Amino acid sequence: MLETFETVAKALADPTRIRILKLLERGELCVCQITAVLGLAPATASKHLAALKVAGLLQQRRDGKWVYYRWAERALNPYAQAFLGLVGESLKTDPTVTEDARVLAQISAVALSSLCARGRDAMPTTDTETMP
Amino acid sequence: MLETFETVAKALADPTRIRILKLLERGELCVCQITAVLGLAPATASKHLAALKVAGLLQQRRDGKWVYYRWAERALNPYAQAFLGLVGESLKTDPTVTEDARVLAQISAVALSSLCARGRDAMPTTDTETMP
DNA sequence: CTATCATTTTCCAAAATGAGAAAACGATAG
DNA sequence: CTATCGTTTTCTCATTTTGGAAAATGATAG
Repeated sequence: MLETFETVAKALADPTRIRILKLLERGELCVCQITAVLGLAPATASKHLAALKVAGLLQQRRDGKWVYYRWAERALNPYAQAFLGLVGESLKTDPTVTEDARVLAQISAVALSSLCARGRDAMPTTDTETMP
Repeated sequence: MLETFETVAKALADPTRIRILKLLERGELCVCQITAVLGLAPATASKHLAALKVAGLLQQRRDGKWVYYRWAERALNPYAQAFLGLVGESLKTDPTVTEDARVLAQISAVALSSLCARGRDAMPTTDTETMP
């Protein structure tokens, strides 16, 4: 129990992981989006996500080549939900967090097909594939 | 803000500090009592207590030679109260935490005058000073 | 099956953290 | 003032954590 509690607290004890949690507050994102927003090496992002998952704060979903992470719904870890609630209520006006949200909005809108390809629902636009 | 949040999370991200918080749940204790219950070197306990204080989770009170710590009442850190609430609701049946409470009860009752001398109200017993 | 792409794992160096001995500090008692 | 006692600060060492390059893995496209 103590160890379980400690694992969640440790998962929160890092600015990058806190930013990831806030980034995922509104819904799931794929790893490459998170990597792009935070400006991290893929390996780094992946490890932070793994830590959050092990702590029971996030869950994973695979869709083809892409892996999506989102807040854990039913916690394997009994403390995770409480901590997530706390994260949700905190840092609403934090400069870094709001800036991350802004960058995410840009990335989600503009670079959908060039970043991770296929955006959330592969909007069937006229240009199917741009290839010079 | 992010940094402030991180400081509190980091303070919780250590089993010894979690045990200290649970130990102080029912009221203040002096450093030597905490040291005795946890079996730590004084320097180690002192540093953990300092970390919890800096994070806004604990406050300090000096009484003569002794220093007492207790849960922070009005938080300098806006996140501290929420985290303390979470700690209060957690680990109620954790083996380590309950064992710590048991040891504390023993120490508080038996070794009052030999541990930190003068227990909570210096019960005016007949033996004022034992000196061979 | 092979090539390719997103993600994860492995490996390594740099930085942060935790523990205790010894010295420094603060306060009381004589 | 001096001695003593509880606590805090150095200082040092071992361990853990973090971040990224490179290699390994998983999955799709051809």
